[in-house]
Amino acid sequence: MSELEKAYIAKKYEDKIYKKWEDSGSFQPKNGDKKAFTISMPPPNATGTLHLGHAIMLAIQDIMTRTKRMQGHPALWLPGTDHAAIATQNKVEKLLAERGQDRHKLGREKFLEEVRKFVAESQATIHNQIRKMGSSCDWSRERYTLDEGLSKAVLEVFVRMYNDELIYRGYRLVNWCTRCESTLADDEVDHKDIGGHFYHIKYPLKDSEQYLEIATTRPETMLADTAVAVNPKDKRYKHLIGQTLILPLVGRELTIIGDEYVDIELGTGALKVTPAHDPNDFELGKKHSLETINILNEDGTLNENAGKKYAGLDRFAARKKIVKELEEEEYLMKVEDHMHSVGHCYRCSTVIEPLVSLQWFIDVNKPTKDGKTLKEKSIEVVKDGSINILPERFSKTYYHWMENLRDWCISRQIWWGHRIPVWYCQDCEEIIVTAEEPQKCTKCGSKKLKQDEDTLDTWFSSGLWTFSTLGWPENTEDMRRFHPTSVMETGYDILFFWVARMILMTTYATGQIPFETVYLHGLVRTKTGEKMSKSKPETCIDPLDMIEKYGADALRLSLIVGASPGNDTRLYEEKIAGYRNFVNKIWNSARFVLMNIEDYDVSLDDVLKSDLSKVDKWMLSRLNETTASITDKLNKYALSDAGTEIYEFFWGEFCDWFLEMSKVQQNDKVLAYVIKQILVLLHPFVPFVTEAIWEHMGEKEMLIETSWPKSEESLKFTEAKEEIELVKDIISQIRSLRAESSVDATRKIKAVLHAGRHKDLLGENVDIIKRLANLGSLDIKESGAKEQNTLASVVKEVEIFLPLEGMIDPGKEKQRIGKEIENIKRYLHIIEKKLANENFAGKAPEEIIAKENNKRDELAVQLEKLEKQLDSIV
RNA sequence: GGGCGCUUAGCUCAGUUGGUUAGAGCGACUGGUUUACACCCAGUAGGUCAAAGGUUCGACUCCUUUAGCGCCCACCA
Repeated sequence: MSELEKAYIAKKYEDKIYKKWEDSGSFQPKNGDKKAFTISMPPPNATGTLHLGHAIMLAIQDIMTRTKRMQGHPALWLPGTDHAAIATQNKVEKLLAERGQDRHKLGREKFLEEVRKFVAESQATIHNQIRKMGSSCDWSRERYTLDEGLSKAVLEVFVRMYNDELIYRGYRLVNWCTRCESTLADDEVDHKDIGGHFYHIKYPLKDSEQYLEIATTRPETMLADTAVAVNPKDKRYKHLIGQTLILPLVGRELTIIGDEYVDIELGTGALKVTPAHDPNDFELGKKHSLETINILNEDGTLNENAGKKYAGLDRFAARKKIVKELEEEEYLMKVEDHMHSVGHCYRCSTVIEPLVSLQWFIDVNKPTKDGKTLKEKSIEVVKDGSINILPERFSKTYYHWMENLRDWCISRQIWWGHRIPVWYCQDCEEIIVTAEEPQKCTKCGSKKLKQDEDTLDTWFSSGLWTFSTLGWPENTEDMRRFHPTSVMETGYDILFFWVARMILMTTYATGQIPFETVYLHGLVRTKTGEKMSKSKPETCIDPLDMIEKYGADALRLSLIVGASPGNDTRLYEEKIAGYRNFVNKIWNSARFVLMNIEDYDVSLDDVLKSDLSKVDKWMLSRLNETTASITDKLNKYALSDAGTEIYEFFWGEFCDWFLEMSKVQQNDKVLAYVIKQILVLLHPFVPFVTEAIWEHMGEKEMLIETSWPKSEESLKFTEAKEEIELVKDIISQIRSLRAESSVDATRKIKAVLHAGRHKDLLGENVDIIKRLANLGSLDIKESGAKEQNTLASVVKEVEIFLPLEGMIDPGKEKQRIGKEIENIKRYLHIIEKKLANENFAGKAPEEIIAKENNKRDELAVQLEKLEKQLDSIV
C-alpha cells in the first residue's frame, strides 16, 4: 500500500468521491423505524455564486445530516434555491443596464425571459458549488421556489388566507423604494443614522404678521402638508388651535389642530402634518379627517400634486429648490445639523419614501379559527418549547420582534415572483381570488378579467419552504415522514426575515411547527473582525479558492471548530492551512497503518479475544470514552466541541502516543479497530479524506453508510488506563529533563527508575519507554540507594535518575530540584489550607474533598522523595 | 431610547450546571534525517481571565456597577 502519496491531495479525491456518494443513492433517506431527521436547506438566492455564509451553513448541516444518517435515522437534507424576487430582479436590471437596456423597454414577458436565463445559469453554478463542499443532500428532491409544486402551495395559502380574511387589500402607509419601484416590508428597511439638517420654516398666520416656526428634516414634503399640529397643553400655541396658516410657496390654507401626540420639547413644538408621506402624520390625518395629498411618483420624482414648478423633479432636487426658494422669500429661519435615522432599501440602499398606497396585507392581529392571532400562535410555539432556538437568547429577540409585528405588506410591484392570484372584473368590479385562472367573472359572467399586476413578497414563498418542498398541499408520503423538520440551520441575520415568517406561515397552513430546533450560526468575518466584502479582496475569502488550495475538509473544519452558535467567527488563510495539516495528518496516520496491516475486517470480539497489552487497553478505553463524549456533543449540536475533541484525541493521543507505542509493540486487531472507529467519528467533519482512506482499506461498504459506534462496557479498562497514563508521564518527564538540561537530543542515554509498586508495569513497557524517551538502556528497580551524578526527578511515586557522568553541575541541579520542590510546596500549601478550612470540610461535596486529599498525599510523597534527592547531591 | 453580545497568552479562540497551580492552534524560542507525516516530532517561554465591588468554604464561571468594542430593534417631526 506504500503507493499512497506522502501528502494527501484533496483535489485528486474529492470530486470522484462525491460522485460515488451521489451515484450510490446514499444521500437519499433510507427506510427505517427510527425517527426521521430532516433539514430543509436554506435555499441560496439564485443570483450568483456561493460565499462563506453558504459554506458555513453547508458545513454545519452536512455534519448534522451525516451524523444522523450514520446513527441509523432516515436522514433527509433537502436542497433548493430561492428565486429571491427583488434581489434577482435588481441583479438582472444591472446586467441589462450594462447593455443599455431596461425592463420597461423590454416589457414584462421579455424581461422575465432574461431573468429565467440568468437564474438557470446561476443555479448550475450553485449546484456545483454545493457539491464542492461535500454536502450530502438529496438532489432527487431538489426544489426551487418557483417550481410548479411550490407555486401551487403559494397560491393555495394565499387563497386560504384570503378566505379566512387574514389577507386584505387596503390603503396604508407603506415603505416605498423609488429605485425598485416597489413596496418593502417593515423589516426590509435598513435604518441608518445620517447627518442631515433641521430646516426651520416660517408658516405665516392668515391675515396676520405672526407666524409659526416649523422644523422639518424633509422640507419638500411641505408641498403635501394638510395641517399643522400643536399640543393643546403647550402654552405657547394653545390659543392658535383652530386658526389658519398659509403654506409658504404654495399658498394653501392649513388649519392648526391640537393633538397630544405632538411633543412639546421636540423641534419647535409645532408639527407640519403630511398624511401621505409620514407614518405618524398618516395616523393624525385619519384621526382628524385630513386630506391626503400624494406628491410622489413611483420613481421618486414629484408629481402634479406638488405643483407645476416642482412636478418631474427628483425628490432631492426638489428639496434643494424648495430650500433655495424659502430662503429667497425669507421663509427659512435657520438650518441646523441634525443626525437622524433614515430608512434605506435592504437590497439597493436607496432612501425609502413612506407613502400611502393600495396594497395587500396579512393581518397578524386578527383571531384565526382557533381564536388566536397569527402573532399569538407564532409566539406560543416557541414559548411552550415546541420550537427550541439555539442559542437560547435569540428567543427573546424573536418575541420582541413578533410582539411588535405590524400587518405584513406582501404585494410587490416588481415582475419577478409569484403573481398575486387576484383578478378584477372590468365590468362589475368583482374581486376574484382563486388558485386557478378564472375564465369569467363569478358574479356577472364577464370575460373581461384583469389579473393583479403585483407579485408576492419573496418571503411569502420561502415562508412555506419546509412543507411546500415536501409536496403540500397534497398529503404526500414525504410530508408525513419528514414534517415537521428537525433542524432549521441558518444565520441569525435572517431570524426575522425568514425563520419568523416560516413559523407564522407554517403554523397557519399546516397546523404543525415547521421545525423543532433552530440553530443560528454567526457571520464569517475577516481576521480583524470586519465584514468580508468583495471590494477588499485581500481579506475576502472565496470558498472555492480555498477548496482548490486546501481541500473542502480543511475549509469545513476551519468554519466549524471554534465557532459557537450565534457568535461570529473569523476566518483567515492560516487557519485553513492549519486544518489542512490536520487532514494531512489523518492521511499519514492511515498510510502508516496501511503499510503495517493487511486485514481490516475486525470485530469487537476479535479485539477482545486478542492478547491485549495495557497500552491496547488504555487506547481502547480512551477511544470508548471519546466516542461517548463526541456522540453526546453531536446530539446536542455542540459541533465545535465535538470537533475539538476528536481533533485532540486523534492527534494528541492516537498519533503522538499510540502509534508511536505501536512501533514497539503492535496489536494488529486493536490498531485496525481503533483507526477505523476514528475514521467513523471523523467522517461527519472531514468526509472526503476519511472516505478516501476507507476505500484504500478495501472496505466494501462506503464510510458514509457505516453505522455510528456505541460506547461498549467491555472496552472500559480503568486500571490499565491509569497505568499507561503514568508511563506517559514518566516518558514526558524524562524528555523534559533531557531538553532542559541540554542533553543532545540524539544521544541514547541511560536511565534508572525506582518504581516501587509499579515495577512490573514499567518492566512490561520497558521498550516503549526506551524508544519514546530515546534511551540506550533502562534499569528498573523497586527501590535503592540514591543514584549519584544524575538528573533526578519524581513522577507520582516513581523516581527518575538520568546518570550523566561529567555533565552534571551539582549547583545547577540543586537549583533545579529546589525550584521543583518550591513549586510543589506552594501547591501543597494551597491544598492544605483548603482542607484545614472547617467550612470547606463541612460544605464541599465529599467527592471534591476526597480528590483534594488524594492530591495532597501524592504531593507529599513526591515532595519527600525530591527532598531526599536534593540532600543526596554533593 | 430600548435590548443583546464580546473583552482570557503577541494573534485567533476553548473553558458545559462555580471545585485546574487557567487550555488549544498559530506565532516566538531551543533542539531533532527516529518503521507515517517538516503539512512532522520533542521541549520552553508567555496570562493579576477588561476594572471595581459583592455572594460563596471556593469565582474565568453567579450578582451589581463602570469602561471599551460590536450587533439588533425603534414611525425622535
